[in-house]
Amino acid sequence: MSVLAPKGKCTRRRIRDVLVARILDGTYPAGTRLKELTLAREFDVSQAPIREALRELEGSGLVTSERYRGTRVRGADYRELRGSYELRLMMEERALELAAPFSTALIEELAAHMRAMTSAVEADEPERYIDEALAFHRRLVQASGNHSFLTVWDFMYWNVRGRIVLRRIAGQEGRGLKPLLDLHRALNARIRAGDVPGAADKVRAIFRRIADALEEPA
Amino acid sequence: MSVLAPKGKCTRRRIRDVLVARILDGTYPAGTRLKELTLAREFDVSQAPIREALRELEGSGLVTSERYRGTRVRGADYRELRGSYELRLMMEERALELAAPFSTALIEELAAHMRAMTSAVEADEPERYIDEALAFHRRLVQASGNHSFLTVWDFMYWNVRGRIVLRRIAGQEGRGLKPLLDLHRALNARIRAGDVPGAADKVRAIFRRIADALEEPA
DNA sequence: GTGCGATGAATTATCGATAATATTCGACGC
DNA sequence: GCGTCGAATATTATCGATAATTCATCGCAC
Repeated sequence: MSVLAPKGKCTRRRIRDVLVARILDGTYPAGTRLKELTLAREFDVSQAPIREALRELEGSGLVTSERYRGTRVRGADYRELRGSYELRLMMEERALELAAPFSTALIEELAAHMRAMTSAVEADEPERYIDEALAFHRRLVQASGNHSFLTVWDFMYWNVRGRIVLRRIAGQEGRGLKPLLDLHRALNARIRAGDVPGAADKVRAIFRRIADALEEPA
Repeated sequence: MSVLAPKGKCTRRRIRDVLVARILDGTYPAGTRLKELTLAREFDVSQAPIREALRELEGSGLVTSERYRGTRVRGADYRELRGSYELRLMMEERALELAAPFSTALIEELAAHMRAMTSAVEADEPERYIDEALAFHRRLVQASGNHSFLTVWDFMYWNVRGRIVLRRIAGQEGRGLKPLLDLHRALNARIRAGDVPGAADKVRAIFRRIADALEEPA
C-alpha cells in the first residue's frame, strides 16, 4: 500500500511513479479523470509538479489530455494486454538465443531468483513471487545484450503490468502460482543445461498459460 | 523554417512539436543540453510550459533529465541502433503474418506510399522518401491489429530515428536510396500477391541492408 | 415545455518569484 | 604546481496567484 498512499511531500518523480502504479494496477481505471488540484492536495505539493508528472505520463501514452478539458487515463483492455504479451514473448524468446551461451554469472543469478520464487510460493507470499518472477524475466532480457529489448521491456511497464496478470493467475481456481513455478523451474533447468530450443519451448509454455489466464475476463 | 523558428508566444503543445522537430532533424544533436530559461526566453513564455514540454519528451524517450542537472537530448549509438532494428524486424515480420489476409484498403494505401516513394526518388527528394518509407512500414505494423506493436514502433521511432539511418544510406557511395526503393517495390509486390513468407523475406532483406549500412560507423 | 444566452463554479494554463541544488572558479595552504 | 575549500553563479524545482477556458445551471422569452 505504501506505493499507493505515500505520506508527506512527494517529488515529481515519486508522484509520477505512484500515478503509473495506480493506473496499471487498476486503482485508476481507464477513463478516470485526473484532476490536478485534487492530486496536488493529496500529494501536498503545488499544481506544477503534478502537471509535469501528467505530461510525462502523456508522453509514454498512459494518459491523454485535451486543452482545458483535463487529463484522462487511457485504457488498456485485455485485448491490448494479450497483444503486449505477444510482444514480450517474441522478445524473451529472442533474448534467450542472444544470451546463449549462458554465463555462469547469469545462471547463478537466475538460480537465486528461482530459489526466492520457490520459497515465496511455499510461504504463500504471492507478491514476493511476482517480484522475483519479473526480476527473473527481466534479467533474461538484460542478458541478451540488446539494450533496446530492455528499454522496451521497461517501457511497457512490465514490472507493474505483469503484476495484474500474475495476481489473476494467483487467485484463479485450479491454477494458482504452483504450476507457474513448475514451468519456471523447467525453464531454469533448460537454461542451466544450455538447451536454448528447450528453454524457448518453456518460455512459450509460460506465456501460453498467461494467455489462457487472460482469456477469461475478470 | 517555420517549424524551427516560430514567432510570438507559443502554447505548450506547439513548443513540444517544435522541440520534437528540432531533435529529429538534427538541430539539436544528441547530448544537447536544453536549458529551460533559455528556451522560455526564445518562445516568449515562462518556465512552466517549457518544463512540461520537456517532461512529455522525456516520457516518450526523446530526452532524459537528471534532477538538478538538466535535460539532454538522448542519443542512440550505433550498437543500440542495430539492436533496435532487430526488434523492429521481429515486429514487422510478425505484423505481416498477423495482417494477412491483406485487405484491399491496406494494399491500396501501401501502393500509394510506394508511388510517393518512387516519385520522391525520381525527384531526388530523400526527405520525402524517408517520410513515405516510414509511413509504409508503420502502416504495415498498424495493419497487424496489435496495438502494442504500434505503440512500441512509435516509441522506437523516436529513439531510433529511422531518419538518421536512412539519411546515411541515402548519402552512401554505391548504395543510395534506389536499391532500397527496389526492395520496397518487391515487398509491395509480394504483399499484393498475398505471399506472406515471400513478403517476410523481403522485409528481412530490407533490414539486412539497413544493418549493413550501420556496420560502417559514420 | 423548450431553446438560448448569461452567469458562475470548476478546472486547466500560465505567470513571476523564490528555494534548492549543482557547477564554476578563484583564493589559499602546502 | 597541485589539490581543496568555499563563495558566486547558473540552473532546476517548486510555489502561490492569476488568467483563460469549459461546463453546468439558471432565468427568461416564446
